[in-house]
Amino acid sequence: MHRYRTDAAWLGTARCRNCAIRDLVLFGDLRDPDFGLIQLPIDELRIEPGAALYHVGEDGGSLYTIRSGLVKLVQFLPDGTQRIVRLLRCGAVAGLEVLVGRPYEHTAVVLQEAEVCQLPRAVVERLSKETPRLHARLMERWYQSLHQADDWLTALSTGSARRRLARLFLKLAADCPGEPVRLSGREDLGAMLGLGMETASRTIAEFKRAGLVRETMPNVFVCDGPALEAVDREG
Amino acid sequence: MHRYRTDAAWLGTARCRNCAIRDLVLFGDLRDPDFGLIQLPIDELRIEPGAALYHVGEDGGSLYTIRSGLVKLVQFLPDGTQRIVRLLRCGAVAGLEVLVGRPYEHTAVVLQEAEVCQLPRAVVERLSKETPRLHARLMERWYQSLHQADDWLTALSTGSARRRLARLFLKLAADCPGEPVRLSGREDLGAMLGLGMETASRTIAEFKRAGLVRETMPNVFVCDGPALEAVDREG
DNA sequence: CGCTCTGTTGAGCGCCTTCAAGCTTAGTGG
DNA sequence: CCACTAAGCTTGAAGGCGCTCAACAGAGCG
Repeated sequence: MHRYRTDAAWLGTARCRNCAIRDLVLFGDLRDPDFGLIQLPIDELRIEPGAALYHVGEDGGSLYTIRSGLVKLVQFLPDGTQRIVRLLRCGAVAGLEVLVGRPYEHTAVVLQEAEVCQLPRAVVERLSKETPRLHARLMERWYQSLHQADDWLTALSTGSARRRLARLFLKLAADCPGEPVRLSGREDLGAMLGLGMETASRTIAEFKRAGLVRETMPNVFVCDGPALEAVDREG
Repeated sequence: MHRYRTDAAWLGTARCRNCAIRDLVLFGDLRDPDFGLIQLPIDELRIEPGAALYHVGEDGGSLYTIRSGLVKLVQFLPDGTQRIVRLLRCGAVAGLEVLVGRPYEHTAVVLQEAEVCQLPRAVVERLSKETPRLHARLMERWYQSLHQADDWLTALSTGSARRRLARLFLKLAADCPGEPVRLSGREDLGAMLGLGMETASRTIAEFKRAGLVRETMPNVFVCDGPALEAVDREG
């Protein structure tokens, strides 16, 4: 059973009123009086790749807003293998399940250095009771998670290795238009696509030979979008 | 592209105050004054197997509470093949996405004769604004959907055909303890497990030969729970 | 230099897919 | 009542794809 480190650097107490990405985050619709209801400090943390926000099964004290970086949500199978069920980027929320009194459903592991806001459960619950403005945002977050989960199943767990990989590249490229796609190792790649890591490696090698992607640095890829879409459509 | 019928029999206007499964449904926590806020009729429908509650991409006017029966949520791949992403039973809600202004994400098809309450979007939104009691229930429903989606991925889309099928039987058996498990054809079975229908058929045949399940009637199975759990654990 | 960790590549095998034929059952019309 | 049909299920055979085991290369680090 994997065990991830859980260290984090404290960046300060978040000042939500002046949040730089306020239109993206959970508290984006709050008005001035609402902020008075926040009576616990909201910590802002910087977390290194490899560290975990939380572990599956722990009793959830907080949810987390991802301000930057990349986080994977992992589930473990009885035999110890792991499956990545979702990726979280800027604006996403991890640990929504604590709002319905459940322990964490996944282990949340940082893949690319991340800044997160740690929102104590009590704060969100209090706000949720007092101001309806938060509800719409919360539902939006539930929806996004659910949508991504369904999408993950049909797009990344269906069809041949070639197609799954092509679809993954297209998805990641769409998330950060104009930027190269950054992955985090062949092992994780396999865990996302439901493939062995050797198969993931081989398929990437094949894509590189075919010119569908170029690995400019280790785990950094420039993609040929149209060509990848063709792979998704091929016989 | 599959096309499902969408006929339904009108059973009457739901009387939520006296709902027989009130502790299960979305409106379970409402108090007497809340019901005054429901100003549109809530239809109660009976729907035959094969008919659809709604189709993917349609603009959602309503969500649906399943009162009885079984409903599958289906997504279609570009090549026309379909993937079942979730099953809904008594107490579950279909079409939550309309609450965040999205068109339906799936096609919802009845597998076993179902009774459903059709909740106009406006009703739920109105109630959601006025009474916080609905919020907890709504979040609970979002959570259940998300939990099932994640579970579906790790349990039913990972590992060999034998293990997937064993896990499916265990899941369905857990949903209706004491009752035999009812499936709805080998084609759907494949679509749930991410397998071809021939493989689904073969694997079921193998299970029957091994005594893991007994098909007492077409598509009705009595399961040997412990033996199926052993399959899930085997090398 | 040796160690570890990650990624690559090879070889063999087993499972699943695909194509195809035959079977059962139910429905239809003679 | 029985042919005929159609749909769903089963089963066979062949082939390919991905898994597994394994060896090896390169990078980073002590």
